[in-house]
Amino acid sequence: MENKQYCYKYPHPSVTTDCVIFGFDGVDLKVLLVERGQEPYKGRWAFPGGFLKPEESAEEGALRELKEETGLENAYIEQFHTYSAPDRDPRERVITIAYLALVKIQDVEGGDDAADAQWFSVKNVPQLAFDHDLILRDALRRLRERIHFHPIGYDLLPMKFTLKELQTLYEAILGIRFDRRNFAKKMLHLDILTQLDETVWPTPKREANLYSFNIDKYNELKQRGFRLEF
Amino acid sequence: MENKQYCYKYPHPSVTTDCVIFGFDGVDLKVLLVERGQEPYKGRWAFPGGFLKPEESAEEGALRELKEETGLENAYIEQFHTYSAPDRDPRERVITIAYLALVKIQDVEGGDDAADAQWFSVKNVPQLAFDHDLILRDALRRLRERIHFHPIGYDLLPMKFTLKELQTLYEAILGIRFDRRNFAKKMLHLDILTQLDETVWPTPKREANLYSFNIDKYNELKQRGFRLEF
DNA sequence: TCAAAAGTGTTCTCCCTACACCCATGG
DNA sequence: CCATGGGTGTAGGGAGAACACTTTTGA
Repeated sequence: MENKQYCYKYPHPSVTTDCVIFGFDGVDLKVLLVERGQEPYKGRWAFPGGFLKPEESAEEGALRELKEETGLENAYIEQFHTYSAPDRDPRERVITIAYLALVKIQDVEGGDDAADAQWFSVKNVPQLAFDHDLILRDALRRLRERIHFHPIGYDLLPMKFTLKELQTLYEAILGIRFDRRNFAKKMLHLDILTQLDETVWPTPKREANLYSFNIDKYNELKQRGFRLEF
Repeated sequence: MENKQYCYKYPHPSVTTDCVIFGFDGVDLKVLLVERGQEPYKGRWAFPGGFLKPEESAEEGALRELKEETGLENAYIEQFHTYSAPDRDPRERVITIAYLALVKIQDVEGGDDAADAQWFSVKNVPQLAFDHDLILRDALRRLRERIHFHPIGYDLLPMKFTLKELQTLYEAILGIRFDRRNFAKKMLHLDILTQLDETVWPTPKREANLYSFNIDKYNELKQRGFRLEF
């Protein structure tokens, strides 16, 4: 049997999905990269991704990639751009549909058996393979735009968290600092947080209230959108 | 020579670009559709689009489609989503990279020699071919989101226009009504409009000032973005 | 003289911002 | 008793929303 059995009248590009997977470790916004084991760009880091299967949509492909790399099935993903420069892959024409994913990093680290995968702080990402430097910039821009209209945090934080953790997440994503008191006021006015009875001792100095998201209000706001000034 | 000469080891999808072309006639937001001349969906209306050529990027393909359909070369285009459901085209697997374009409708009508193309008010679009109903909804949502962060109008309005025309454009896109005085204040404060010496008589009642965009400030704002509350 | 369209100004309110004070703990 | 971190309150400013008055013309 012929090795190349799928034939077309006109040239068809390969189509892949790539996943820019973001996580938050309590301090930095992180992104999951895999090291390429073969040419081209052998040894360089890149986003997890792969060819789209004939029977799956791009979103299903992205979810499949995400599961293969992190073991997670229910993470938030969002398509943000499709990259189609004819020479973006030196081997053949490859078009990639890029997704960003938000995951709870602590849910990944346990089941992470992909030895070649590693979390990098977004402030300290090496030069990437292909056009993935561009893809990362676009993913970050999309994430930062998103934060102005939609609540964020549910997909990136543990179930219970302190206001300080939430603020640190916002600061890590936007790269700016907020006034502690004004940030708390703003978040509490959004009415998507539930103050728990529990507390923790993030430092030995003083205990801090724990919060969780009021998921109904959270999703309502996520649907309807809102406007957040920063 | 073999009819199907491009062969691959794995199945490759076809990739197309579709253009959701928006225009404004002074009253309604319009979208340009073409009537399909063949099956599938013969007789239904659809967005202009076509196969991506091997040597062009998706953006180049979208610009090519736009030029073929409208004659325009310098319109604003923006990629907004890629549609990849495996069965979205009954013939074979087709992935489409969708763009929205903003054009000055009066620049098109002269050179529009595509007899099968027609402008439809977005309030009155027939059922479309393929998944183009979904694509239109997404394009409109993107356009409405965009308006909150970036100035709009330069690509859709004539060079000279009245404040009322600008307001009607915003109202047509967002589907809501504004207070005339507050809208004018807001726009003038953005500092992207230049009041011309000319006036027109849009109605026999009273003359109205003409404005044009201060394109430097306009592009600066377009680059930097801003936040517009509505 | 009245209706319609366009230009301009004022007030009120809310939210964002900047900033200060209190409390509890470990050293 | 003091430094550190966390919780809460207050005064000022700016921008949006609601709203009214004036001018000009044709009927």
